[in-house]
Amino acid sequence: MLDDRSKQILCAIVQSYISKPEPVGSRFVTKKYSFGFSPATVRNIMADLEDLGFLSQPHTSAGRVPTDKGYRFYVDCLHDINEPNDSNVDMGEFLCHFAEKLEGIRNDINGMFSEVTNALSVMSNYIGVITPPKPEKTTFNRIDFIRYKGDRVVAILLTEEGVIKNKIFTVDSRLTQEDLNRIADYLNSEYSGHTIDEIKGILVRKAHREKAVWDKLITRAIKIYGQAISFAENDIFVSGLYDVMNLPDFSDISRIREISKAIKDKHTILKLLDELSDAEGVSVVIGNENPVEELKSLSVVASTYKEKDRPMGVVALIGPTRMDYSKAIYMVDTIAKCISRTFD
Amino acid sequence: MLDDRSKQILCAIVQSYISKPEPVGSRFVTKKYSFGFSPATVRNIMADLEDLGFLSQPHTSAGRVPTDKGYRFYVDCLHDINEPNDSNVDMGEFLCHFAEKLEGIRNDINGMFSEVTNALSVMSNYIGVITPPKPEKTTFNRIDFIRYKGDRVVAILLTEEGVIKNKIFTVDSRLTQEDLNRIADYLNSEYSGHTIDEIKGILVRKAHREKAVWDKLITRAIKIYGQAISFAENDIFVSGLYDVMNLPDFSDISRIREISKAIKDKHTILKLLDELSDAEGVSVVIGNENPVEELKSLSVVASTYKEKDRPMGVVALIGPTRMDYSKAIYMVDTIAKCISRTFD
DNA sequence: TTTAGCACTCTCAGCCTGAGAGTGCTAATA
DNA sequence: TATTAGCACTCTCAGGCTGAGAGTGCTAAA
Repeated sequence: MLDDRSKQILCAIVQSYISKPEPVGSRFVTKKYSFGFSPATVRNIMADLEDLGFLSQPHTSAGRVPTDKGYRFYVDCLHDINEPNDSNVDMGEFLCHFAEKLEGIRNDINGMFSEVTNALSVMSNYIGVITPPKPEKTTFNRIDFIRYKGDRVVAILLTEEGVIKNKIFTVDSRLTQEDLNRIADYLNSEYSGHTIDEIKGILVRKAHREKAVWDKLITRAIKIYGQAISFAENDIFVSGLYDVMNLPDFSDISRIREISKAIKDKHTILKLLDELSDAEGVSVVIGNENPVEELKSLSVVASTYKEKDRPMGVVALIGPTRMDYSKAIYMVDTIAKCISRTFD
Repeated sequence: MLDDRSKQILCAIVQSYISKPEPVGSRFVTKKYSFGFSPATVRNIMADLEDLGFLSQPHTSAGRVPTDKGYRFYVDCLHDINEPNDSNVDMGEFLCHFAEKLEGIRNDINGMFSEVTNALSVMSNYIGVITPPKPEKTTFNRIDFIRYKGDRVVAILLTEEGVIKNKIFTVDSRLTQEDLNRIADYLNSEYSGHTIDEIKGILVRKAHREKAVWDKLITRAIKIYGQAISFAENDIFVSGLYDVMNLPDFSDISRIREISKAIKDKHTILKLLDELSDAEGVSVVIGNENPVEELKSLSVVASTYKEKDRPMGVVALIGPTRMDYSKAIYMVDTIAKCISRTFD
């Protein structure tokens, strides 16, 4: 749809603007990237690109700035090339180190997640995000119940992936520790290998089917298991609000307010990342492509991490639309793979 | 040290500046608070107060602004009066509601803590902080060990206060679940009621004393208990960075950067709050009184919450030095008492 | 000791200006 | 026909100037 020359010039403009946030003019393009056209020619092409919606002008006599559509075009080109550029090579070494570090804290999954978001944000100066595995995707390993202070019970749920969840709730005080053990034994022997959510369904169906021999154990198990797995909404790990403030894109206080509002209720981000969690490879969402209102002025680069090819959660970078997409894509991709590897 | 008239005027200026961040002039003081002096008299007094270091002038022909010393004087006066003022009465009702809500989530201590910081920051527009009970202050209730995936063990530690901690670590693979149970039984029957830290000391001493009959159980218990309680630094709960951005005091981007840097590494705040944790009642630290460099432009109002008169942790508000101290003190005090009550 | 009066100082918003950068259009050129 | 040189035009931005407004310090009178 775009001839070769326009394509070159558009990409040059986007690249230039990404590396320095100043409107880029025709003369600058001819000087910096010696294509062999004169500024006047470039001007004509730029005018065309503006008509097509790839560029815009802050005011009549300023240079051009990419629109979201312009960034989109650029990112799609990147996809074609996909060669590790210079800065990515620099990062490679760091990421190797990082992978080793992750291995070291494999046992502490929450620690690992905050380490990951930290590394993401420090290296990129954007906001690093990671969503932990969701209950419907995590595999039951075992559950235990411990009586605690009168009629309370602590449930400890372990998943295959290494997530530990605990919850305190109140039960019928006639239920003894032995009863609890029996229930736990039953659940552990019958259901390991299923996902947390599946088990609930199976239990309910089972109780239904065998209602002739309506088993007290199963009834109790259903009730207690239900209480034990009703956790608060999965928290997501976010880091880098401070780093992002140093970007020129957010030198304006109202933009900072906007962005902190967006990441304050993590629910919004979770919703967006959920939608991306089934995509293959790295997804890039640019500015107003974003379905969520609060994030329409930001871009998101995301990739899923997996356990044995089953997608578990999402790693992402959130930054301004004027983002170094090449770098961000490389980072998110590499780190998602690192995490997947530690799960095996 | 200050005569009655100066005292009145100083407090009036501080109050006025707290309610509206504009330098206050002599004419304004005489109009707003009808003391019966003329502006000229007030001017003389203000000049004296400036010499004494309670006030300062942004520039020659502006009104006066309180210095940290001025705020300190004001807060000390407040202490004398300590009558609930109008806005505090308004809050009273909210806080009652809040106390009920806390009761409802008593079982989920972490949930309770984030609820508390949230309420603090939303109501005050300052930053709400709470430090959870520290290991050396929490009382051991019981510990359990569960084998998990090969040679790993999950330790679940319950405290009297309702804190649940878990940790995965690796052990000698010859240690069976029965061995682990024996160790847990031993610890649970012997040591409930002591603090987490005490127990470690007791175990070590005991092993030493009985080295003739060097008991395998105790040796193992020491080793495993040590691994189980070596948690990462206690996290503190912080909330309200977004709310604080809407204050006129932080309309400047560099101040926002400063403040987010300060609360980014929670360690800094933890250090400060630790120092305040033994104080009786509400402590107020104003601006450069602050021992920590990063917080010298902020004020902290803090109070400890207790379990049966033993101080457990600290609730605090962090805000600009131009803080509504009266309100902040009232809030922090009330909420600390609420929390203490839920522990009984 | 307090107050009225007055000259003085400082900030701030508004206005203007010239330099600089970049454009769009037109006419000439390869 | 596609490209380019030239030129007038537009817009921003920093800098300087100005008058209004607010508040002070000092002095002399009450």
